Amino acid sequence: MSSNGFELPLRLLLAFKMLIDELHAELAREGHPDIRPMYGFVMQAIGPDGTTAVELGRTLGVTKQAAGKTVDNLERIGYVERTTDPRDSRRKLVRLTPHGMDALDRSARIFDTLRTRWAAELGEDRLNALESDLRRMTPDNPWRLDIPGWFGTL
Amino acid sequence: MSSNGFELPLRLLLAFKMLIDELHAELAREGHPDIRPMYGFVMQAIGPDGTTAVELGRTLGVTKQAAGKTVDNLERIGYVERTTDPRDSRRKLVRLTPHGMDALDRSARIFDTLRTRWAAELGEDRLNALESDLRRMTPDNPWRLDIPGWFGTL
DNA sequence: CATGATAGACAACCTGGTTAACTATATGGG
DNA sequence: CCCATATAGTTAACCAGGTTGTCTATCATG
Repeated sequence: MSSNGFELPLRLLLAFKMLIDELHAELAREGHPDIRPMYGFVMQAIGPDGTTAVELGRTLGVTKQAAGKTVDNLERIGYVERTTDPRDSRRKLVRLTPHGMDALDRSARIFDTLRTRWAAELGEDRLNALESDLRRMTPDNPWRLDIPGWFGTL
Repeated sequence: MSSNGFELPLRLLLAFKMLIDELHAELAREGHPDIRPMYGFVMQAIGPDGTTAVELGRTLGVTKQAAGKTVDNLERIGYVERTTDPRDSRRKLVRLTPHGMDALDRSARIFDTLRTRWAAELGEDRLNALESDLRRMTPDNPWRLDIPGWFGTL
């Protein structure tokens, strides 16, 4: 039956893509039509306290230049702002704007809703098992393992 | 516990990334160091009978230009070759070279091995359940639903 | 046979990544 | 105190893969 090893990665990717697509469709409906898939990850990585381009690059596993460019784009569309650090004038703090905060909050809520939909379809037990299995097969700290770096170079 | 909806997409992506990374590490070891993640999908989509750039684009859900560029790259590193169709001199048949065939064969074998490793870790039953659940949540024909198109624009 | 559809190529641009080189600011040791 | 080194950020040039738009060549058909 499902002994074809090619199916597993494909289904994992498809499932991810579906969730992301649904997220963005809903975000667009809720007033965030310009959000791109990367941005959610980046804003999550910036966090409520802000960060700097270099630090952000380290967190995401990309170069500071790449992080800087992404911050440029986020700044251009009003999701983050840069302020100079008074205690170290080399640094520039990158922080989410209220608009960015709003997008992040909505993303979290939408993801919860999507998970609920999956639970309704598969049953809470099966979904818990699925998450548990994936957790077992993937690294512990999902965050800082160059996800976006990998996105791009795909 | 895991009621955080953000974890599901992240784990799906991480799991996919891990499989792909392991695939490429092994492919590199077996004489295919230049393969990029996209190429596997593209070669799979080309198939043993070959195709054309336009058709490939349709299959993958990207423009014919994008498909053409990717074929250029695959041609440059010797995985595919272009021959003109004698029956329609507008068309150029894209076919896998023996080198490309070899890469595709090895990919299939490696994916099977990786799946076996997952089965050893999770148990065959749990893995079957996982695949079944993913199958249930994703489109039927996984193939022609703009996977790569989505890759790039991420 | 002229017209419209199709295959492919080319150019310009976008995003997200890379290296490399540069400036400006901190910081710590002689 | 000052100089050397490390760090933050910017800019530039490039790559891969995607997009639109335009153009040519060929096919197929009324």
